[in-house]
Amino acid sequence: MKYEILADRISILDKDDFNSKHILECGQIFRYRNIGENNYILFSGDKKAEIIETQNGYDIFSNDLLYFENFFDLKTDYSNIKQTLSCQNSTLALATKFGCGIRILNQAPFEMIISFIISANNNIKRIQSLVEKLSQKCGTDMGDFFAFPTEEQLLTLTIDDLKVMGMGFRAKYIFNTVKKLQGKNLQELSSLKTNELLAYLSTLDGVGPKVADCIALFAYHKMDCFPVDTWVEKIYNSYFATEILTNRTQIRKNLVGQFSNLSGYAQQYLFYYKRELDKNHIE
DNA sequence: TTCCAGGTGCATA
DNA sequence: TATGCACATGGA
Repeated sequence: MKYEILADRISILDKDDFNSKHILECGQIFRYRNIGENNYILFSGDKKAEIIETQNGYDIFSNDLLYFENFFDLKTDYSNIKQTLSCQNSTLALATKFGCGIRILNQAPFEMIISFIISANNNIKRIQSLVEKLSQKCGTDMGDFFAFPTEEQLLTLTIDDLKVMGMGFRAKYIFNTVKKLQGKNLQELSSLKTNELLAYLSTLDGVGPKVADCIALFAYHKMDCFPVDTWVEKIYNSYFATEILTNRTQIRKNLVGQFSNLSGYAQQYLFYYKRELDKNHIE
């Protein structure tokens, strides 16, 4: 994909492998705002970027362009990935066409851990609202937005504080996990193999197999992960199953078996495809 | 009113 | 190892 880094922006010269709506609304990121048409503001940790659609692509404005070059995974060739997936499976052919501009973001590990603990048995709209509340409650005031809280900032909250915010039964998970992560270098985990990483993440309160997969995928770019939630279970049984399965461990095993090191990509194209069809009441 | 949402932890057999 | 249940909340 063609792009260049200018003084004040990254200029994306492509609309096939980069689409702001697909990237932000496919469920991998919770802090963003639509500011009209295909233009968005998004936040990661204490950083902000604006995506503005241009005639031939998009401009990404930020005061940390290198961070967002990596964040948007700009060096990866997605056209090859889509091609490979399309050839493997007819549903993927439709899904990669539908969400052609999706890219798997490289997000901040701590933010992903807390956000996906909040995601358990919750809906995306509510997750977004809770993550925003958490940032406003104890994140650093950056002037025009609030940064996602640091470990130290979250340590100041009690379980009751989190419950009042609306975290419900997840309040104690967040509290316990933040305490456990105190002083932990989360970047170091990126050197672990996928299975080792998942094993460590699963020791955190509120992190089971599905949430661990999401963290490994969206914070550590582990593409041999296939998070299986209620939507993926529906997708599997609609398009992939030879027999109906409800055991998510088994569903994951089958899907990773099929898509191997492209699992993370496949999962996200399918997730976006199915949810948008459902939203628009299309079978 | 009931069901559902990017599930997890825990008790029980 | 596998199954069943409770858990907060708000929108459809």
